[in-house]
Amino acid sequence: MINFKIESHLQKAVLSAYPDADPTRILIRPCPDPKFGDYQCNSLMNLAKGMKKNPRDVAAEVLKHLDLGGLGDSPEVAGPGFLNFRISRNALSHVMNEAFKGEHLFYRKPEAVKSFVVDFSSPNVAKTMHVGHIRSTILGESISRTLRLLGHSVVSDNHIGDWGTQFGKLLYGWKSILDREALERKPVEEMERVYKAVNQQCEQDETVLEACRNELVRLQSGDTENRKIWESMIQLSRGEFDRIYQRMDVGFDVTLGESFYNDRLISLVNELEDAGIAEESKGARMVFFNDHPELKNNPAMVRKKDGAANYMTTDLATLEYREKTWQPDEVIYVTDSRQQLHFKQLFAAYRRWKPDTKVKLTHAWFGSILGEDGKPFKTRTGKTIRLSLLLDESIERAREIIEQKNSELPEESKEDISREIGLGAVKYADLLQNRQTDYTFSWEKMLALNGNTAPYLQYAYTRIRSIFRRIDPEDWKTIVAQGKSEDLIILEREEEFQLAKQLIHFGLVLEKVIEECRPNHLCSYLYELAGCFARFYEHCPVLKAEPAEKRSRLAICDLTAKVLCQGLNLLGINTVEQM
RNA sequence: GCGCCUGUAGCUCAGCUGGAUAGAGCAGCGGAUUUCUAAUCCGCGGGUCGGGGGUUCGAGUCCCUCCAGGCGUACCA
Repeated sequence: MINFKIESHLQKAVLSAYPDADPTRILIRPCPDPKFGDYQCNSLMNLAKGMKKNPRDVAAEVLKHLDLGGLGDSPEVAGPGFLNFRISRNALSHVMNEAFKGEHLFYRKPEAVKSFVVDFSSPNVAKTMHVGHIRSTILGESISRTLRLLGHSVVSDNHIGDWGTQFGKLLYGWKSILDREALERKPVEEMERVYKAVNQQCEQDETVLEACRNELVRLQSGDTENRKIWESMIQLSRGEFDRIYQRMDVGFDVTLGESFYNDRLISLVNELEDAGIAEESKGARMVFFNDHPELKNNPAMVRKKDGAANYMTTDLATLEYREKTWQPDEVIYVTDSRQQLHFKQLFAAYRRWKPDTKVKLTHAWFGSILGEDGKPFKTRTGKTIRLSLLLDESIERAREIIEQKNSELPEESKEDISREIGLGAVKYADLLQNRQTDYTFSWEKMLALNGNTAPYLQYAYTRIRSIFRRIDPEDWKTIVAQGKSEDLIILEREEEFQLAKQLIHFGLVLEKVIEECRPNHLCSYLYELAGCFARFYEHCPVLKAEPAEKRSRLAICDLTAKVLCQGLNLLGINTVEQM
């Protein structure tokens, strides 16, 4: 909060000193070492370089025009031209008091509210969800939640794989080797078994492959029986997806699968051809990007030589539909890194097709999931870890620790707590990593319950709640009411000061998360916040403090709990009262 | 062949427009509990940021080159 204000004062000062300067390039950031101050500005050195002036002179000139309005003393010029700001404790406690009055929770609403479509998770019908779906699902959910909190509007869309050549094999298997009882019990597992079995048959027997193709053609041409089977495959799969989403607390505004766009595909290809965007090549219809250095050798196919459309066509139709229906400012796709080329092609083709579009297209890609041997998971033949079993295992491990640490809790609480701890651990382990690095899957890491993990953050929260259980709720009500009109928070100890400084950075971090679609920044922030709180907790007794100090510390605890809870919520992680 | 990505402590990873002495967790070792939950806190050791060159006040970060690995590269999605 204070940083935003300082930044804006500084930008004003730069503009009055140098009217031609670009103020958006004048930024401040927290100092890496507190001995320099609280915030630093490095931008004046770049500004000076552009003007071929001495950076320290430029800094001095800017300082002449700078008015911080009581946020801190005039900054020092250090080294080659850093500006070091030291904020006043008054300014800091003022922001804390504002927050305690309920005016904000250390973040600001954006100047312009935008609308987004976020495309994530996208599992395939007739396949179980496995660890490979974690990243897209959790990242997408977290990005959506963060956008919404900042006031943007979001349509989350689960673009499920409910159409394609795999249905030929599935239909063939459904009719020949389906085990009805197994289907009843575990529908998706049974469909997956059927698919694998048919796949094997196809490898050995050409006639089976041919029969599968026939089933596919019949489905595509609207055959009633195949259509009905296909529909039940979707229904059964979606039932199972929904159970997992419910468990993981993930939700979608719409679930429009690939098949939803079938009716648009043929006309779309014709349109592209008429516009001279797509052309015939080797029997297929292609979009060439001759003036595009990177895509020059990578044309996009919008129609196969057999006349069928493919996923490029569907994605174009999908994007068109999204723009027409929701008029988003930005569409964010959360998929794995291997689809980078596909999305570059898609975006380039779409822009050629719709030259007037203003929509921003973002591919928020993430690294592959690797096995413990460092090799990627194989979707067809290799073993995968089912998502539902991973969640079970994590909850089970959390349960064991609860039995060990806090066995006197009532049974029902134990169940709730182990669920939230277990799920939180899995989610956090994933979100903590920069999405762009490959993911080395390990049980140990995924399910770790100490160190930089969700349980650590949840634990910090329960310590705060434990303090509040020990005070009279009526007293607390009085303090809250008093806090509306009076400034109750006084920052005296170094630990209080550090904790407050961390709290006010919440908004800075949320904006960074949005800008880069990277919730790992939020994870790091919350871990540091919990660390600051732990130090505060060790050194600043709350309940035994003098009345004024006690009120202040209770208020600090309350704000910390709120930020922890809100931050964890953005990661899709719930807090618990005890653990 | 071309393109994209990765290479940072024993292991797993952070490192924000290029910024000040490269940071966490785990593992190891040593401390702290008559105290609001020790699922905690404090301390110690541990690095040629893959190699080399360049740009500049300043490079883990940008450019070039080499090495190693991964992924993609027209009829799977």
